[in-house]
Amino acid sequence: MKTIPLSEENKDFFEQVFQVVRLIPKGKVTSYGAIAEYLGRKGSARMVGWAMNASHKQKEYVPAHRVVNRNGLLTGKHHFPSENEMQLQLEKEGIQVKEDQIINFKAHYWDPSTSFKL
DNA sequence: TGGGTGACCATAG
DNA sequence: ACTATGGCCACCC
Repeated sequence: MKTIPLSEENKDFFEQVFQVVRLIPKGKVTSYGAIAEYLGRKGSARMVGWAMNASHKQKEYVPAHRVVNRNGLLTGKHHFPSENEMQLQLEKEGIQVKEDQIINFKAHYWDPSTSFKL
């Protein structure tokens, strides 16, 4: 059980979101809601989505493709540079996607709160 | 200052 | 099974 230090670096919500997203293991995915809840902002899943909107211009790489909605649907695909970028990235990591839906979502789901704690 | 808008989610009927 | 609704709150007019 690792810990994320609450330092100057991740004092704002956005930074915290990016931190968590970077912790998602390769080949795993999580949901907006799970991240929100993990950061103590249950119900603010939309903010996580908003944060992801800004993720591409972060200095450090943010694997935004590993964040999907609670049904395993690739709702954020339209915000990627190209249409199937998200799906491509996921498939590269061994996750199969069909019609914007992750196959066997449950098996690939990773909940931050089961592995990390603030 | 205030209202509209989300890469969302849980609940109710 | 499906739609409607309310909560959430940073951001941008």
